[in-house]
Parts: sequence; C-alpha cells; structure tokens
Amino acid sequence: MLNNTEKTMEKIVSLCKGRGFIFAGSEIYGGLANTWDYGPLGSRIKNNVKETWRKRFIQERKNSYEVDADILMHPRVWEASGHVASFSDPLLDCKECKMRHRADSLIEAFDPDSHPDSMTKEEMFEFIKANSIPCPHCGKHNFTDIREFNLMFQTFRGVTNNSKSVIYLRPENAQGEYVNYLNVQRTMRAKLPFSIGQIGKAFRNEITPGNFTFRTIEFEQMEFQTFCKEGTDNELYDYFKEYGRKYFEDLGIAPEHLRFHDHEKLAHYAKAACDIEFLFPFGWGEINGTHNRTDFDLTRHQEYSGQKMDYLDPETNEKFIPYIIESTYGLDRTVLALLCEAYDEEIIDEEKNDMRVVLHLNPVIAPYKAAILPLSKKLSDDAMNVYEMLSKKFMVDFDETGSIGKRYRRQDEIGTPMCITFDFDSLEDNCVTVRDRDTMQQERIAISDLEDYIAKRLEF
RNA sequence: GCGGGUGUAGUUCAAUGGUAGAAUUCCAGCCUUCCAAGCUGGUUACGUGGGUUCGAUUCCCAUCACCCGCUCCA
Repeated sequence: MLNNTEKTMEKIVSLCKGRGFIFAGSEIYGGLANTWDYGPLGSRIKNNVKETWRKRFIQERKNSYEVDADILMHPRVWEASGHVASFSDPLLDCKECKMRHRADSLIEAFDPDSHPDSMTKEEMFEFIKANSIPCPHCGKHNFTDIREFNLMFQTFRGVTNNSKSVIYLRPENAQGEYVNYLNVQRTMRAKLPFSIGQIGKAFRNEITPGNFTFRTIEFEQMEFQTFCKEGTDNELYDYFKEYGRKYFEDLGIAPEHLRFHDHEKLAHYAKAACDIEFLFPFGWGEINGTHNRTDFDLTRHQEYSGQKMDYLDPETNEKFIPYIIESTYGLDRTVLALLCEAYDEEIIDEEKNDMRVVLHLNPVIAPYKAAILPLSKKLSDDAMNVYEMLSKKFMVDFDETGSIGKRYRRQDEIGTPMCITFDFDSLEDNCVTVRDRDTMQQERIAISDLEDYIAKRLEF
C-alpha cells in the first residue's frame, strides 16, 4: 500500500489519460496550458461528487436551496464585489536577476507603515524609485514598470469591442448567490439562518504552474453561502469548517490526509478564512475554503445597486443586512484528491513481479458500480440479461474480452467496486459470483438480490 | 511571466542526416470454467512551424506543451 507522498502525479496523470478519466485540453492542437477535459469515466466521477454534495448540503439540510446562476453578470456586480479594483496584482520584474515581485509586497516589506493598498500603480512605482528599494533577490535597484495582471477574463457583448460592452466571466460563483439572496428568501419563505448553494464554473486568468487539474483557468466550484444574523456568524463559521472535514472523510479521505489551515492574510471581504487542505502527492493543497464574509458583499450590493438588502426579522421586527458564511469546495480539486487518495499499487506476487493498480474509490464515487463478466463467451447472451437488468438502475460495465483475471484487473484500475461473474452454474442456480475490488473476496449472490445488494453498497 | 530541463505508438524504452524497432496496451480470431496464460494476425508515434540540406525524427531557430525552481494563487 502506497502512502500519499509515494504516489506520483505522473502515474496518476498517466492513468487518467490512459483510462479515459481526464485528457489534456485541445490536445490535437498541441494543448492549451492549464485546461483539461474530463473523459467518460472522469465526468462520471465529477457528477457523482456533485450528487454527494447535493445530498449533504441541499437535500439533507433544512433551509438550504440550490440556484444555478449565469456565468455572465452585470459588470457593476464586479465593481461592487471589489474584484475590478483588487482582483489584479501589480507586478514588476528585476531587470538584473529577472526575478518577479509584487510591487505592494516590496513596499510593505520596506516600510510596514506604508499603505500600498491605497496607492495607484504610478504612486507605487514612484515610491519604489524614491526610496531606491532594492530587489530582495539580488540587491540591485533596476525594475521594469509595474504591470497589472487582472485575473478576470473579459469578453464583449454586442458587436462592438468598446469598453462599454466589456463583461466578465465570473471569477467566483458567490455573487450569483448574493444577487439572488432576496429572490430566494422571498420565494422560499426562508428565515435566517438559511443557505444558498450553487455548483458552477468560474474563470481566472492566472499565470500559473498547474499541477494537473489542481490549478486551472476554468474550474468548477460547489459553493455554500449561509446567511445569518451578526453574532451567530462565528459559531456557524466553526460549524461549517467541521462539516466540510466530515464531508471529505465520508467521501473516503483518511483523516490524516486532511488539515485546517487558517489564513493570516485575508481577502478584501473576509473577517476570517480557513482552508481545508489535502495531502496531494505534490504537498498540501486547498480543497475547501471557508470564509466569514460579514455583511461586506450585501452592503456593497445595496450601495452599488440602490436596492435594499435588508432582512426583516419576524420575531424582533428588526431590519438588518445579514452576515454570510461562505464554504466553497473546489470540485475539480475534490475529484483530484479522491483520485490521489484512491490510487494504489498492490503487490500480488513478489516472485512473479505481479502488481495490480487499483483505485479504492468510494463506491458512490466510482464511475461504474459493477462490471458484468461472463466467464466464457458462450455465456455472453445470458450475462447480457443481467447487464440489461442492472443498467436500468446503475452505471454498470460489460466486458467479455480476455481472461477473467485480466478483466478483474481492468476494473480494479478504474475503481469498479464489484465484479459480477456469470458462470456455467449461473444457468442452473440463478446466482452469480460477486468479487470485491478491495478484499478480492468472492460471494455467491442470487441474481434477484443483486439490485438490493448493490444499492446497499452505495449508501452515502 | 522569468530561469533550467524534456518532447519518438495509449504506456515504457530504442535506433538513425536517406521517413523508425521492441515490450506492454489495444483490436480481431483461435483457445480459455474465477485474478494480467498461450497462439496467429492487425491498428497506432518522430509535438507544431520555419531554416540549413539533394534529403531532417536526427542539426539550427521559433513556437506549443509538460516537468523542476521562482512568481502568483479571494
């Protein structure tokens, strides 16, 4: 059994590519950096993760509602959210040693009492020049101009590409929930605290190394925003951190591969922030972020839109703008974490150098729940009847090619939890052999009991 | 975006200034009664674009992608 740091991304990427989980984006054109396409098995996993999230966060929770907001929103949304102003980094390069730095970091390190956040690009440049701030790497003072890299993708509506028609691809989903907060509250007759969840894509124009699907320019998030009264926010913040950890453990991640990481440096909207990190083969990486966003967003939307964002407390008749606790799950990162957690290489027979690759995926996440394997091709027609029966209820596979052992191994590699072998006895006793992926143990099950047997394994 | 490295079948590796060979995978057939068996046959690759050259997968340049480091990461 491999531990998580012995697994290599190379092997996991290779398995994903070779078995139809995840392919490089635009591959036939040489690829496009940091884009990845989910193949048949990968998109099954992704959808399965979404369904578990829906169950835990929407279905099983009271006062939780899902929305599906548009990716394109009014440009003013991003002014109100602060993203137009601050979702960019002022960067400059040292001409001597070619090292890149953030201008605001340089200034802050030079003079902790300076406030680069309130400076313009030009003011920062002048400050650096006036104080001859040296490059932290080589000690020389010879920088390029400051360049702003806005992390929001822009596009244009209408036929003319003028600045008035600029719209953004959302860099986070949250605003879709916030601008609909009153709609949901009113139509669902919701009382605080209540939550709005959303699964959807977001886009960030980052210049980054990728680590496979860990950081991409287009990604999908599962977001959960809880609207609450000020004063109850701290308790809910702690609660959702723990709820997130439990969710990941339920998906099959070992507790020792998860940890909390509190943020010291906070985003412009947050009062507190904490990540849940997973131990990837390349190190600890964020898979969830929980933030106390206070009343920042709704207050700003009230200001920028002119619409009242008040909630009327029916018990006290008091009007106020709710606080928001946000807990965001990176869907692509969750899928990647589950693949990394599940990946294993097991020695079957050391002398024969016999090894199997196996994905110990939670059955609820596995692309196929079971594979139907006729022991001989002579049994294919009868085995196909079992396949047709089960495929009405579950995602199942059928494989009659090669030896039975080879077919087991194929299914192990894609994480299929159960292999159902239809043999010659099956014709007589109407039973099949169910072989377990993890234990490799076999069990004789009546065909008429198969549905219940599989369903039981898929409880979440 | 900077510096360094790499780029040959799905994968892992060869060889070569005269357009590439293997193992494995995959597909078909035969065989096969529960953990990668065997036999036969078959598909599949020089990242892309230029340049040098009679001729480039090989040399040069550019570009793209990946890996490592930096940077960034609401």
